[in-house]
Amino acid sequence: MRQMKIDIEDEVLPNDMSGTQLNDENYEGGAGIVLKKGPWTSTEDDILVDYVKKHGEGNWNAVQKHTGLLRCGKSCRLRWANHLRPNLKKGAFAAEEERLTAELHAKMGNKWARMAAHLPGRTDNEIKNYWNTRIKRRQRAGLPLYPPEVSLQALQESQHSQSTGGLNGGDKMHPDFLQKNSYEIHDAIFDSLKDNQGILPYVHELSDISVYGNKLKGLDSSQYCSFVPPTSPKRKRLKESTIPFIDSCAMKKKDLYPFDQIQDNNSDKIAQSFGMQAPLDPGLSSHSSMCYSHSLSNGNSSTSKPYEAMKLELPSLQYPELDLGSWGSSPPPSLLESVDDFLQSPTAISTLESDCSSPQNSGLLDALLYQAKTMSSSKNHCSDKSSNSSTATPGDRADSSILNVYETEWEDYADPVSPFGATSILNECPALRANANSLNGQLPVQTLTGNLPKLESVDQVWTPNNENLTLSLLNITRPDFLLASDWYDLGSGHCKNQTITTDAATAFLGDDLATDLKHMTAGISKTMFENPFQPL
DNA sequence: AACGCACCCAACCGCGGCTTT
DNA sequence: TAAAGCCGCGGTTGGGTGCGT
Repeated sequence: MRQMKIDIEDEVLPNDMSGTQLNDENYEGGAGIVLKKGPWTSTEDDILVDYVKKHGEGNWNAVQKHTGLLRCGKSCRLRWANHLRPNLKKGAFAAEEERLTAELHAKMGNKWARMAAHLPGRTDNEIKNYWNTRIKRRQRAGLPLYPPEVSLQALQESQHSQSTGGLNGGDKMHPDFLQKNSYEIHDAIFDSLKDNQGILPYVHELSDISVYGNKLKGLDSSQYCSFVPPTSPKRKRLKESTIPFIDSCAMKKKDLYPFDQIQDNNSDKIAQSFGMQAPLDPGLSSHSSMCYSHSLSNGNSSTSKPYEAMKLELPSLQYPELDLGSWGSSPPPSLLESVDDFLQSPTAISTLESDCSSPQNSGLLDALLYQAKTMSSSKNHCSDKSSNSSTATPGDRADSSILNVYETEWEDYADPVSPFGATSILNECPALRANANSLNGQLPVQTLTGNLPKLESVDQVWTPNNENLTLSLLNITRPDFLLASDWYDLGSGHCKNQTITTDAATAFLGDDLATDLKHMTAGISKTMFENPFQPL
């Protein structure tokens, strides 16, 4: 009540009034002054500006002491930085600022302060607010999070990093290169993944696997740097990477349904992370998150109902700006749904459940370990899901979902306006176009109607003679890309980073489990990449 | 006009890192 | 070396506003 009274009175003390001179009503207990919260008044602003003019920025806690301003130092700093600081831009973001923001976010992730350094006159808070609203807006509109040019740039840089990564073996890279080179897209991806740990527990701390692997093996820095966060050389905010959603044992109240909070922003980002730049269906990523919410919160497999519910929540009038991502009339299933299906498999469920009670909730490696352990004890699941999709029955959920992925992706490629549509990419990137000649004229545009592409075309595409670039073009747009592509050499058919995973895993898990892990990841990769259009 | 809803954004909160004592 | 204080960052919240019904 006293706080409210202060707010209402909106009294600001004279500049020279020290805290000890305040009326007793402004004290809380013996020593603590009741500091004001809420909106700043112009008088308070004047006092703060005056103080900063005299004393400069910093030492914010002294503001209250010197001016009697009933604001904590934090609040003063925030007010100054976000509103009172000179040369601040106000108003809507210009087109160039929007573009730059998207580009920076693609590179940095949610590093608002760093982004603000590249946007003169804009504050981190402003950028953050802008981005969050932008995410929601674009998600509602069914637009990709990043503009096509940013997506393309990310793709090209990723391609470049993949193609050159192996050539830098052992070379020490300049820190600037670690910060600014093309590998940053990986960081963005992994930032997003970390952001989405609640959605995909299995990708949790993916970067750490690489880091561990490199530390253990002394691998070349190119591999290492591809996963090094560009912002902080050391681990920051451990909680972000050590509290996956599944850690329900340590759940806070609001974590009971973590996806409710993150579905808007992060599900789209996870799709972005997987290369799904263009949306499949407005709100579909949210649907995916909802699926996770259902499947992971109660352990039941229920994908259809949330999907329907979400569709109902998003009437067609919410698709106003389909200038970039016009999609087929029948929305294909989400990639995440496929993953969801996989996670909802008995194996995955048991994994999740066991993970919940496990003291090891440290990330993908653990998840894979549990997965491997479970799979090793139930080979049927393993073979069904990872290496034997050709024998799957139509009723097999996992395989049908994988098939859905293929359909989805071909629609993606066939979509002339999709940022990752084959046409747009090939038109904009001559190198890719040259490598994708075998694709020309064979794009299964038929899939826009929801049908499968012709298998003979697919066979041609996926012959062993195809270049990695073409395959990479495809695999980067795959949901499993992050889970598998970096471990699987598409040209040779081997796990190119097998030594990383195997050795790192061996070091951590022991030979048996590491072998299971290797087989599992290889199996998934092999199936995905060698039989991408395997008929059911 | 009233109501509900969604959006926007300023401000707060909690945490971790750095510096000082 | 440890503790305390300060600062900055990122996530979240809540109030104001506009729009549609």
